[in-house]
Amino acid sequence: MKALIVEDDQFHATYLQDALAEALPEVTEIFHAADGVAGEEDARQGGIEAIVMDLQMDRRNGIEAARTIWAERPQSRILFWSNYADDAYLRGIAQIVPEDSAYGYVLKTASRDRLKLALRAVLIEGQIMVDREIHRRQKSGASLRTRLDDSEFAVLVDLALGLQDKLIAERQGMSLRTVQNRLLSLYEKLGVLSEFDDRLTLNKRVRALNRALVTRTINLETLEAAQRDLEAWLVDRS
Amino acid sequence: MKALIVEDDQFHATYLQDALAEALPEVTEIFHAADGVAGEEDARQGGIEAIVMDLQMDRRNGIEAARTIWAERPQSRILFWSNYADDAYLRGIAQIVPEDSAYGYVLKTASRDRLKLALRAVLIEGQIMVDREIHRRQKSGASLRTRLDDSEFAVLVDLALGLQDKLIAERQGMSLRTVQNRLLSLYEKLGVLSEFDDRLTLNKRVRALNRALVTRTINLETLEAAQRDLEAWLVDRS
DNA sequence: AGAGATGGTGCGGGTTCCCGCAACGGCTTT
DNA sequence: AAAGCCGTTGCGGGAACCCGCACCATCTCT
Repeated sequence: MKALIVEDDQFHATYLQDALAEALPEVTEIFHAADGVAGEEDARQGGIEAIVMDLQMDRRNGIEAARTIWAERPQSRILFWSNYADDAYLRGIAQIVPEDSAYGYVLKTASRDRLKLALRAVLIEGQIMVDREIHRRQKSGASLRTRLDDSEFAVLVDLALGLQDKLIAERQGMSLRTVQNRLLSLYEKLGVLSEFDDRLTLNKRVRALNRALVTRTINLETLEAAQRDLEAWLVDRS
Repeated sequence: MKALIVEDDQFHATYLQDALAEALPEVTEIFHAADGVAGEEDARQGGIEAIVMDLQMDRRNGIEAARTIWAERPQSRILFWSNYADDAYLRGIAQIVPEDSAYGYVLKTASRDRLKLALRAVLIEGQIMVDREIHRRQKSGASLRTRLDDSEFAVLVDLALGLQDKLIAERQGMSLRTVQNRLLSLYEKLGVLSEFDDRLTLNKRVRALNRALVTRTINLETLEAAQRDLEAWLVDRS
């Protein structure tokens, strides 16, 4: 069995390689790619089904690399391994994971044992495994009421790109007023007003983006990916 | 001589510790703190003047920790060691470094030799040393025309917080119209229009924040720090 | 079947934003 | 000293935004 590690930090890569060798004796060969592009290449060439993928990388981030890999071979098993428990990553992954594919999400701060467990569960057993730390953040009490649903999130992303209401309406297939209703609830859920409110009024759009970033609802990768989406959409529309 | 390492990633910390021991035989004792708060504490207690500081940390980031450390003992020598060459970090550091203090900025991707060189130059010789990679980004041709000056940057940060023109004017001691002029040049320099322009019009404020993030002119730490500044300012104003 | 809840839509108006135009002071250049 | 350049400021108006109010369709509960 062949495994692939996609990780741009040398220290983390060697640590991971060790853990992988320990946990999975059935692995005969370990490849290593230092960025997303190289990772896609290796996965394509090597006929690899077991992958451990870092999320933050320079040339192409883990989510995008995973998307193309899964597009080519949906049966690939991918364990994501990241420093952050950003909600943005969870959403990104949820959007691209194919039906019935095995994947997992482990934090780099997890213990070696937990990492090894996840490696076995996902890469060998084909299970789905998400670090409890992350799952907790996603569903926990307070955020249940304030968690964005999918259409709100889509509007948020468009807002973050700087699109105006009319454009968002067109992209999302909503009326102008509906977009504005979504924005209303976004402002509500992101806490755009609650902090200051009485003391000062602010620009809600910018504040919404600010809050979404600070609360890790979206991140830089989200923005960059959305930008590319937008450009493709613009070409289509013409 | 005592040295302090402030770094939350265990692998990087041990690597750094080794390099430090090799490069600086005059160091008799190496302390290690895993976040900014602990780092401040250690620096205060230990009477330490030589510090290597990571920038991205959970509890308190490197720039804020450095600010309080320098506030207490301006003669401290601090080498910043970071994954990123964000302009935002450079600005943050430039704002807090005391007159005549020694500091340096090295990327984690730098070779071990370059790291050791920087350790000696900054911590022992008291020089100022900035990784060429970073310096290049800061001054290089294209960005020279588009680099923000200090007042533009200040307005950008206020914009990013979601403040309205009037508030920014008050905070910056400008007239409303002047703030708007700054915004004009911000839009220009950040390339708010240049990309699409003809094809679609966008919300310039949000787009400005988006561009500033994508170009690494500001980052999450900037936003969080600015938020605290704003809160303090609001209390003062009353 | 009727009542209520939920979510989408149109209308209208108050506010903020964006920015062209013009005037004014301080600076350098000749 | 005159001319010219640059940053700051006020004015005004068109566009976008925010959002209360009202209406309608669908869905659910009794």
